[in-house]
Amino acid sequence: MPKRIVKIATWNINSVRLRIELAKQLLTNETPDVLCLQEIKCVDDAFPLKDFQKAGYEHIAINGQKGYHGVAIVSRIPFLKTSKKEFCAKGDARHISVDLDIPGGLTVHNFYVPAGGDEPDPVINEKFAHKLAFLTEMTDWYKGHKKKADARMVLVGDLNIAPLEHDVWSHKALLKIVSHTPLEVEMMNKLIASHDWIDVMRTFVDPAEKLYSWWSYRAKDWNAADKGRRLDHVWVTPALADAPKSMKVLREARGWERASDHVPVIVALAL
DNA sequence: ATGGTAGTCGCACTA
Repeated sequence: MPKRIVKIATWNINSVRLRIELAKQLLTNETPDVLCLQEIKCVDDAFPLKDFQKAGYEHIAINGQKGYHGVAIVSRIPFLKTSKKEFCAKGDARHISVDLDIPGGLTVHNFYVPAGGDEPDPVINEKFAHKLAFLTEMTDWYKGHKKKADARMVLVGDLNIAPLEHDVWSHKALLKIVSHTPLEVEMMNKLIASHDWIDVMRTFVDPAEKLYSWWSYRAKDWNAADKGRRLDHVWVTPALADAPKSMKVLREARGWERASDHVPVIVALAL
């Protein structure tokens, strides 16, 4: 059977209402089939549905929240099923998933993992404790998923952890900075092991090369300083090990007018 | 350099 290319993009948009024109531009330029958004920062009813529908993305799943967080999946491919899971019983909107209506099926999980505050100590920093608890719950959840060898799943999103030495501008300088602490990295590795996830971005870019998807708003010149981190991820299950055909980190998007601090990551899968 | 900037429920919180 001939394979079909399904292009999936993930982007922490940092307010979908403020950056709807940038999102439309992204869809026009990159033509993903599926766009996973994080930090939409609005309730479901305030999501700019019509803009996406007019752009040809008629299938939309939203897990919104007033003011903070919120995730959504907009797609040209219909959904067989959509679901969302609440983590840590906090009422936060940080996960949504869809089953795409394609031969063989594909489940797409879209996550926005808590950032974790500044202090990397769960005893004195409740936000860091929340982040760790969230990761534990994610890991336990995927352990609970039956490990079927033919399970076709993609996990994308802003996971707020840069696990590898060259996922940050300075490994040494960031060892005690939340997003790159050994504890978080260890927990992310356990999460990866929970379902034998494959880090798609790093199958295309050698781990010895720098690779970032986020640059702080606080830098004077983000491009010149280039103090980035790879906080955004695309993972696939082993059944899809041979599916990824290309991967692109849209660094130029960080230079757009009124840019998000994250840039889109786009992967093409042959399914 | 413990600041800096950005977005939202803006006079405070999240990132």
